[in-house]
Order: sequence, then C-alpha cells, then structure tokens
Amino acid sequence: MGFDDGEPVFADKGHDHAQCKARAISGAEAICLSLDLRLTDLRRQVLEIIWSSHKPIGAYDILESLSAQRGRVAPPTVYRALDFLVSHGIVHRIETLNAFVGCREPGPDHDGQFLICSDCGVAAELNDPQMMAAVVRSIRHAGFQPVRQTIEVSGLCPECLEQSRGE
Amino acid sequence: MGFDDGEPVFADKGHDHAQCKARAISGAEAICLSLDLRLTDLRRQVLEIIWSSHKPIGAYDILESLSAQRGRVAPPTVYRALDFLVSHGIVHRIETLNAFVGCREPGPDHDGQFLICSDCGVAAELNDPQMMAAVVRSIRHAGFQPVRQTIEVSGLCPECLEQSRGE
DNA sequence: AAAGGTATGTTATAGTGTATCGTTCGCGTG
DNA sequence: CACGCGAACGATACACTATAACATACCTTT
Ligand SMILES: [Zn+2]
Ligand SMILES: [Zn+2]
Ligand SMILES: [Zn+2]
Ligand SMILES: [Zn+2]
Repeated sequence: MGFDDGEPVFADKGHDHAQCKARAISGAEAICLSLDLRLTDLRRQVLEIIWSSHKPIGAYDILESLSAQRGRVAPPTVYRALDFLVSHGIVHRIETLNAFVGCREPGPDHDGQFLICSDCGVAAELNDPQMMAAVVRSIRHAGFQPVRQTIEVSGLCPECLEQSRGE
Repeated sequence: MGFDDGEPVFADKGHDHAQCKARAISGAEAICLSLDLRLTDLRRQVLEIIWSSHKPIGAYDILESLSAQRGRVAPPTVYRALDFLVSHGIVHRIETLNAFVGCREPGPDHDGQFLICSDCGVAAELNDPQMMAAVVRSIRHAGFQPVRQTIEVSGLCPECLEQSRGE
C-alpha cells in the first residue's frame, strides 16, 4: 500500500522533519533540472513554507508567511507560484480545505489520495495502485473516461485516534 | 455497480427530466416526513433549482435564479437552505467545483462518488460498494479512521467522449 | 396569550481566487 | 555588446465564495 519507500504513511511526532523538507526541496530541484524548469527564489520559498509542516496550508497563510520574508506580497504572486508547483506535481491542492500540501514523491501526472485528520490537521498522501484500479474499474463501467481524480478522506489520524480512545 | 435501480449512470440526452425532478422532490418529501423535518417553500425552491439540470450549480447561480422567483435574496438565505439539503443527504456538494447537485438516492450518511464531465458539465453519482471497500481497505492499512470521503473524478461523459472521437 | 424554538430577512464582512497591465529578468541571436 | 523575445514578477483592482451577527417572522406547545 502506498509508496514503496518503506516509510510509514503518517510520520510520527518525533520524526526529523528537517529531513522531510530537505528531501522535498531536492526532489523539486531534480524535477526542474530534468524538465528545464526554473525553481526561482520565490517558488523555492513558497515550497519551503508549504513544507514547514505536514498540514495543508491556505494560500493566504502562505502569503502572510512570505510577506514576513520579502516584504509586501500580493495574492497573484502566491497563486502563480502555487500554479507552478501544482502543475508540475511538486505540491498538491486539497480541494476540501482550499489548501496546499507538499508531495512526498513529486512528479508529473499523479493525483494521489489524501487522508486528512479533522482533529490535528495533518494530511498523508497515499498512492495505492489497487485503490486507483478499483476506482477506474468502477468508472469505466459507466462509460466515463477519467482524466483527473480527487480522493480525499477526512477522519482521525493514528495519533489522534489513539488519543480519543484514551478519553 | 452503482445504484441497483437499473438506471444508467448518465441519463441520456432525450430522457424525461421532469420525472427526475419530480422523483427527487418526492424523495426529499419522504425524508422530511420520516425525520420530522420541514421542507419549506424556500428549501423546496432551492431544491427545484438545483434539479433544473444534472449539472452542478453554484450558490450564486442559485441565488440569482431564486431572486427571480421571490425578489431580492441574500447569500445566507441560499447557504442556509443548502446546509439543510446537504446535511440531510438530499443534495451533494461538489468540492472541485464549489457547486451543488441533487442526489439520486437521497438519504443520510452517504457520500457518493462523482463523475464530472469537464466538457458539458454534467455530473453523475455512483455509489459503488466495491470502490468504497477498496478505499476503506487501503486506508485502514495506514491506521486511519475514515469519517467522510470525497471522491470526484473529472473527465469525459459518454456523450462527449463519443463526440470527441468523431472529430 | 405566552413562551421557546426554528426559519428567514438584512447588513456587513471574511476568505479565496483572477484579470489586467506594466516592468524586470534571463537568455539566445545578430 | 545591443537587441529581441519569452518567462517571471510586481501592483492594482476586482470577482467569486462563504459566514458572522443581529433582527424579525413563523410555528408549535402549553
Ligand atoms: Zn516531516
Ligand atoms: Zn490527527
Ligand atoms: Zn434528468
Ligand atoms: Zn459531457
């Protein structure tokens, strides 16, 4: 299930998040290098802000954080950077939250499936081929040609679930 | 796959849509009767507007249409009616479109899966137990407790697909 | 009739996302 | 180097989506 990197779907509380972020930046650099894209300062800063946690962050929260770094910034600046990052599979948009989250395995043309904790706010990305296959199979029966899929499940992450059982 | 009522997932172009609408209203009436809820004039009018087609409609388009019927109407009026209809499973919200669409099999506590044509705008609702099972199975492996699922797939409906092949 | 809850009206404002235009930057070409 | 071109960015204004807060009307029960 999920990625084949052996990592848990939900990073535990004490994990080395600096490493998460560093790996994400490296991945973005690799993509831009291979596709001849430009990871400008602005885009890199936005990506770093998004990776400041595993919780999806809204465009205007990004804007605020960005303004602290480079002075007054207007919405289009943020949205353009987001468009770039999302269109190249470096960041995902969470439709149910109007928010953005970093991709663990960046690359073109993948939609992922997201588990979003309604308690603590963290989001985890799956990329389960069996789930995707089940969805596509069901859809094809309807004569529908899928292009883009949005799968977002809200609920309780393992930690918050554990906590709720304790009470 | 889908509902067990034998109807096609996508209603064809020449179908009797007045019947779709009438059945939806009847369903809503039945729900309200059984749960002691009030399907007021306002709520019924909003439901009828939503059922004017199989295309998801935005809140402000509903507002405009509603204003034509009962004079100036403010956003909260529409959103409150929508909250009622959505919370009782009579209408679904399409997250990827910020729009609302009528439910074919209204009732509490179901999320459905939606196929949305990016060409003509129609949306069809599935309720495929196999797909849901596959999603839940994959999710449980991550130690996640699902509460609400949002599955929306955009692409081409059978008619638009046929048309695009012809060109 | 009085009371209390539900539904609606009304105004204002919050939150999210784009259109448009002008300027700057990076880079290849003559 | 000067030029030209497209991509990226800055800045202003605006469009679209949704809710807060408070007042009023309605409906049901006592
Ligand atoms: Zn981390
Ligand atoms: Zn949590
Ligand atoms: Zn119909
Ligand atoms: Zn279509």
